[in-house]
Amino acid sequence: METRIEGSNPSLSVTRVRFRLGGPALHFAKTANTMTDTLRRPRLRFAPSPTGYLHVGGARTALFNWLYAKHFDGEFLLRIEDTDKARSTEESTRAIFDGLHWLGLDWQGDVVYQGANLERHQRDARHMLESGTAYRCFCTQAELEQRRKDAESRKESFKYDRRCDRLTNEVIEARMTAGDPYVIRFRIPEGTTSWDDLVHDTISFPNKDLEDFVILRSNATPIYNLAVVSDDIAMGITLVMRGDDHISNTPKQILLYRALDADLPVFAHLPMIHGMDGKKLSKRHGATAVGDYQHEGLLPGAMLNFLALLGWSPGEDREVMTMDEMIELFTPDGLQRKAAIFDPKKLEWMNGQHLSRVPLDELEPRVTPLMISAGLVDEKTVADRREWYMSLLDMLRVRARTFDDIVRQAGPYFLDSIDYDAEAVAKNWKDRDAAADVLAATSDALAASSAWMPEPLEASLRALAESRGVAAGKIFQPLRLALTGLSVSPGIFDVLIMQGRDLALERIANAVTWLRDNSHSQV
RNA sequence: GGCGCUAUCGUCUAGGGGACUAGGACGGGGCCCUCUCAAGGCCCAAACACGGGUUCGAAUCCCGUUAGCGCUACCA
Repeated sequence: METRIEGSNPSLSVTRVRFRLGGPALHFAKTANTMTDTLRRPRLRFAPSPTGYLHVGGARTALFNWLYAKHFDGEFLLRIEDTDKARSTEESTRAIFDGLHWLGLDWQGDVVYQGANLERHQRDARHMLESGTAYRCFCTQAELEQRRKDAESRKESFKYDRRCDRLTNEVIEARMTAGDPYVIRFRIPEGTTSWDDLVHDTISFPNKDLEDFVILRSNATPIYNLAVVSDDIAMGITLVMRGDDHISNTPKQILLYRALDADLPVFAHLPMIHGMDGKKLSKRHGATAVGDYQHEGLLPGAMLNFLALLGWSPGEDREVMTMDEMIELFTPDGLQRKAAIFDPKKLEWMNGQHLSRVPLDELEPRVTPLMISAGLVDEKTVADRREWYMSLLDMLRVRARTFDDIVRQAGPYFLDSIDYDAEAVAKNWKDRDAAADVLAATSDALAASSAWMPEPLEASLRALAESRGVAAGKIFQPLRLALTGLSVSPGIFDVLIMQGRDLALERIANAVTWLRDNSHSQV
């Protein structure tokens, strides 16, 4: 970006012709043929380049392609664009698979590796050479660079001047025999290139603003636009849905489709996702890799739901949705043109929503590994006390926004001993002797309760509070601290029940001992 | 620089000429519930970028300006 050369290239102009046609049905009528075909059996693909992690923006693009395919009963394919060998890595490819798997964005058929299609790319380039829609260019990169600089110094914009298109056959033959390196350039025809974008309506580019771009490098490898078009044709892609940073590539690609005598797909250009400062989402905005969220313990359904709402709206103020609901509701009408800003706060809220709604059976297998690695449980405990364990999760998830919150809150129900939070002690056990006294009385009341059930336990404690002439909270808060070591927890009787009589009474006894031992070190 | 895309509360958005004193959600503030914290319920603050048109009437249509972003390679 910093190395951008001012005025170094031809400008591409887009003239947007807006026309809107009533509701959804008519919306598709404007390009009847391609559109109805697309609606019938759309074939879409997600085509990331393996040069980093699966980015949330990429995940959103994949999601929209996937949703579209599902909604319209089509196919969703995956292609890894690994033609840039210098930047592509296997780890990145791995990360893309992992991210997609985690999100549940499954694709059909085998993964297509673009690098494996080299021969076809070359064949297509050669075909264009033979049909006269492309030509050999012997200009070197250094020469081109020089001309660009010259143009810049004259404050002119640079566009390749087609000088090699005027070479005679004799010269071409001679230079080839001499072994001079050359690239293949596509010859931009006269006219205007336009298409009906699924999200932007009609976009059209005067061809004069396009440059005779390179399609095959001097080392005979394809340039992005050729590789994409060649592969999309070969894969039978009928709807190309991608980021709107590709809008300016689209006219070139359309010209390539024509030169290769192939049917055009429908194009849909999705808005970008930016960080809170309005700039392109990057590392400094915090977690941007899908894997980061996976490891933070987010629910994939929440991530997907949140991402879906960035650039798409189902209408009717719908927000929290399951995958099936999103598939049902997903149509291009709700697609947005404006770039969206990634708000981590809302993601967190969304996760909390999903956390309290997903079936427990779905939640449990995701949380348990974290519980185990936190040293709280082992698989045997989970299996032996499954019913108890599930209701504990159910109790904790209400006030959690992430899995980590659940794990953090789960300690008091498993650990042998607990630490007392200093702030909570200062607040609820301010007077140590009095606290010890209250807890001892509380313990007796609890122990004497007719049954270890919420109602009788509550009755006992409220009676205790009344007999001592204090508010119930004056009993509950010190007890909460004794039981959990914290000043916040689920309802105190739920805690009592989940811990069970023995553990609860032991906790209280430990607290009394602690208070007596520490009675001199008062605040 | 050139070309393009975009423009409704801080953020995600509803809105398709009169139903707009512009609706919902996140975040913020307040209240209720209440044993704490969440969750939940209720309430408040908060936006049509600006300027011209078209029209009886414009957030909605057109033009311009401004701003943000994108592209501008033998990267993808």
